[in-house]
Amino acid sequence: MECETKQFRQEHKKEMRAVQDSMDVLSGKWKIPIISSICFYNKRRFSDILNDVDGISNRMLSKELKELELNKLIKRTVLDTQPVTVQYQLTEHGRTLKTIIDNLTEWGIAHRKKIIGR
Amino acid sequence: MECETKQFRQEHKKEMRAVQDSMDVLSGKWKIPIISSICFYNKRRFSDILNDVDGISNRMLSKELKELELNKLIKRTVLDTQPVTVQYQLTEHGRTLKTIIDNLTEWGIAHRKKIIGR
DNA sequence: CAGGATCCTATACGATACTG
DNA sequence: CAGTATCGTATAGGATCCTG
Repeated sequence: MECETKQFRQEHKKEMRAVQDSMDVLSGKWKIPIISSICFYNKRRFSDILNDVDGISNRMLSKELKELELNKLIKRTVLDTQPVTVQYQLTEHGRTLKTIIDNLTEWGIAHRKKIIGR
Repeated sequence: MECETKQFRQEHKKEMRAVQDSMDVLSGKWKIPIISSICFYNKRRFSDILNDVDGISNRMLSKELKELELNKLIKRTVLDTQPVTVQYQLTEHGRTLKTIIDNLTEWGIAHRKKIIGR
C-alpha cells in the first residue's frame, strides 16, 4: 500500500505536528470561550469577559489572556480612564480562527445529537 | 448595539456550548493523533497505533480508544488470530471529523509561521 | 497481542485575599 | 478596574509490571 512508504509517513508526521500546534493554542477549558466572547463583541473589557465566560476566575482569565496575547491572537489596550480599564480585541491572525470555531460549533451540535440525542 | 440583546446572548451561549462539546471530545494530548493514525491507514491495530503515535503509552492508548469508542468515533473489531489482534477503524461519524482536522492542520501551519517563523 | 493494575508526578484549575 | 500572590485540589498523563 502506497501510504506505507516513508514519504507518506513523513507527510503524516508533519500533519500531526500541525494539528497539535493548533490544539496547544486552543485546548484547555477557557481559551475558546474567551476568544469567542471577544470575537462576538468585537471589543471587550476584562470585567466584561469575566462576566461572559461562565465560571472563570480572574486568575485564570488573566493567565489565559496573557497566553493568547503571546500567541498574537489578541491585542491588549489600556484605556485612559479612571480607574484604568483594559480592552481586548482579536488581531487579524486571531480572526483567522473563525472558520475553525464555526466548524467546531457545527460539529459539536451534530455530535451532541449523535451521542445524547438532543 | 444589537448584539447586546438577550436573544443574541442566548445564541452565543449555545454556540459556546457546542464548541466546548467538540473540544471535550478532541482535546488532550492524544485523541487527534490517534484519530489521525486510524484515518490515515483506514484500518489499524492496537500495536500499530502504539507505534504511529509518538510517545504514547499502552495505558493511555487503551484509555483513549475506549473514550473514542464511547463517543462513537471508532469501531473496535477483535480479529480471530492467534494471539488475538484488535482492529480499529473510524465510524461514519468519526469520518466527519476530517474537515476539522484539515482546518486545524492548515491553521497550525500558518500559526507556526506566524509565531516561530518557520 | 491487547490491555489492566498500581503507583507516581506535573500541571490545570479553583478559592480567596490583596494592591496600584 | 485589572490584575497578582498564595494556597489547595483534581485530573491528565507517565513508568512499570502483570495476565489471558
